[in-house]
Amino acid sequence: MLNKKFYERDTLTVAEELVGKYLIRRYQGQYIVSRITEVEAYIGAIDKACHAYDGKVTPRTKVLYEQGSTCYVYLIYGMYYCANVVTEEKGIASAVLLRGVDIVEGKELAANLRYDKEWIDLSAYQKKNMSNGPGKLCNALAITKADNESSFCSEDLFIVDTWNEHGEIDFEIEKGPRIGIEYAEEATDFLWRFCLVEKKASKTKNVKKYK
DNA sequence: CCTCAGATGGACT
DNA sequence: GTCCATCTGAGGC
Repeated sequence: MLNKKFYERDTLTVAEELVGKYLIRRYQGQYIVSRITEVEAYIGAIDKACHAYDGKVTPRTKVLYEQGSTCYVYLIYGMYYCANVVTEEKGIASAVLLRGVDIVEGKELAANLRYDKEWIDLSAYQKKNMSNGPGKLCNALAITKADNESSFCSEDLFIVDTWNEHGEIDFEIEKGPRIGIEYAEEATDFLWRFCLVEKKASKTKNVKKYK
């Protein structure tokens, strides 16, 4: 699993490198394996969108100052949780928000957690929208406030480089502005959102044009 | 495909 | 009292 050293680095580097890695959750003895597809970086020192901007310390934000690999979970809009991996060394407020994953293994359990239904019964729409959002992935992986201040280097929640069942996957990383932070003035335009984009197989292969 | 209203509660001023 | 690092279902096209 990725260790503390991985997370105790520059936040933008950690954010970008997390894309394509595998987030693993153990829940009641079963595993849910997911591939990270979308993240955003938040850096307190220079980022008005960060909950701990400019050294702000409150009961909620104090976890952002913890050592890299610490888990920061908060409630948003009164209904959903958002999960972050704290980065940099203790004392520096910064984190990476997990915005999207693809469930690779443990789909039955994830479907139950998210929809209270069997995977087999889900519509295509529900399968597609299983965990492609920060609130959605927390539901699908059973991440709650109880995980706040825990660690991403634990047996119940951790991230690995590769997953055996998956071969090498060709992808690119797309950078863009972060979502839902219109209030953050100049930070609104920072390109701190990183998305996994599958590389398309060569299109020309089977496409022939006849005159 | 799209847009939009409404749900809902904790953190902070 | 105000503001959210969101999601869903309904209705339009």
